[in-house]
Amino acid sequence: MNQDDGHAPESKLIEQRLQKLDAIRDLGHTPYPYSFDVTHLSSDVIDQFEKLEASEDEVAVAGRLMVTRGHGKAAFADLSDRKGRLQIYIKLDVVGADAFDLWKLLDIGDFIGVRGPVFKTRMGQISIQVKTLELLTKSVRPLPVPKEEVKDGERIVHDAFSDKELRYRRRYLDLALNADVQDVFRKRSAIVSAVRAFLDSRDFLEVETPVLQTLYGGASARPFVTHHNTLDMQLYLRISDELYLKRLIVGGLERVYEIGKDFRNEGVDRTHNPEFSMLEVYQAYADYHDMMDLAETMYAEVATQVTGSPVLTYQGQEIDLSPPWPRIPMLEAIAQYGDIDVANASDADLEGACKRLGADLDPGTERGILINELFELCVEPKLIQPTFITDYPLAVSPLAKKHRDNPELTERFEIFVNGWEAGNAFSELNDPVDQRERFEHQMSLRDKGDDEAQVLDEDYLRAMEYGMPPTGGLGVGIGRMVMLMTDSPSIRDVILFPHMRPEEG
RNA sequence: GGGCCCGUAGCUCAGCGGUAGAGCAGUGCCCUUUUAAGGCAUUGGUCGAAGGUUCAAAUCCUUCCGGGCUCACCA
Repeated sequence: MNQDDGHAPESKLIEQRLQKLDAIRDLGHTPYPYSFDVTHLSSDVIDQFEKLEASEDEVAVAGRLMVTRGHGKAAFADLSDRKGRLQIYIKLDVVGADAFDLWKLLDIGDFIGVRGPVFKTRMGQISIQVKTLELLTKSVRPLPVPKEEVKDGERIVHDAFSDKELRYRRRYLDLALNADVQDVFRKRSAIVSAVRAFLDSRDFLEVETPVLQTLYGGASARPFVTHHNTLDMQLYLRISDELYLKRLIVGGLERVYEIGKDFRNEGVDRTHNPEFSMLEVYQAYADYHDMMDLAETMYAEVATQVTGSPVLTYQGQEIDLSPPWPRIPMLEAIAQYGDIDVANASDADLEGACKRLGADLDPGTERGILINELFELCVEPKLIQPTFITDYPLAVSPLAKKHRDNPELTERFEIFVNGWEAGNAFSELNDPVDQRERFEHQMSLRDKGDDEAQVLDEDYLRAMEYGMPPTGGLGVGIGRMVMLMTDSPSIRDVILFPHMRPEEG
């Protein structure tokens, strides 16, 4: 939709603007100059107004023309820069005839630079009295600018640019026209910076590991497959960083983390995008208890730094990230929320319970998977406040160490907030013999048709054979963290360019 | 993949059986402190696509394309 075929009405608007471009050149102006020396941002002018007015110093401000209010031989306009909006006032007497002729050829969406002293209008509006005007970029495609008014200090937007598809596809417009969208992505950046600062201050080393991998692993998911031409070989886009980061622990780096993209060839919904940012942290000589301490402290500190408080409101629901968070073993959680005594239930009982809750299971599904299924059905959606669920069944945790008190469980936890899985961690399995058995079991599942079962990685096993110290590992989805801290209902709202089907189907 | 809903001018929307309308943007004229500036005039649409029903379809039916929400699948 909205394709220009050269005859669409939009192209008439573009044609008009291209004609103005010629007219601007005829007046001797360059519509696409190279730079402009900005002395002040819009917010500087407002913050330092008293001083600037008293000194009568000229300021130079650049920005995008968002709205104009013409008055014959004068005009008001609002300029938008990265810090906000500022009114400018252009008067024929002051700018001169040449500049005013240029002004008349400008459109909403053009970038301009202005210089002049600041003043307040009769209505008390801080403005720049434009003495010189420069066109910095001519916009030839009409910008769908909404109308704004300020009433009782509140900014009211009329006819906002709200088509969700267009907002995601043309994110540049969304950013240019919807101020709160810029705020979300500034916050995302602040969150990632805060995470880095938190880990750096604890002597973790940030590293980068391969995205293109000959084998994929570290999670249960289907990968994207690609091909290397010169080597003529199949490669996968990573589904996690885990197996490479643990090789670095073998190498003695002891504390490492990576923030990067993972790719999973799965469905797309409110909390899933095919490529997404993941934080993984590995700490030698630590176990999953230590990783719980680290995770809750990190979440609370990052939230406090970015939003001012560890207590957030997400979609009307208050969420308190202050540590300590409850740590509930999975079987206890199922007893508590689902009222099912797993320890004294037969496999058939568990299968029956899952089916009653709507699960679609293959016959003969192993017990550990049934327990995990039961947990996801009856507990997960109820975990709104941050909670650690600990001690996962062995069957669903092929990279986690067996629980020190119960060999059918692992020392693994996941973080749940708002009913989502927000993190995953374990005491990392470093026994190479046990690890090989787990991989082999995964491969047998794969042979039975489970295309998400993990793949045996011989080099990873070799690394484990050389020896990895006891290690705690933690993975945290950055997108979900950002959703929570920016009160965004969809992961698409925190990804600048979320996955969309191509235009023209 | 299932269910519900949507796709009409550049943007935001109304029209829901008699062959298209508003506001904003655009264009022209007036206006040298306005702020959703204002006044007068005006351009602009094969109503997502293709079939069908009908004397007549933006409007009803079918299919397709794209999207939103939701359930399922999925970390």
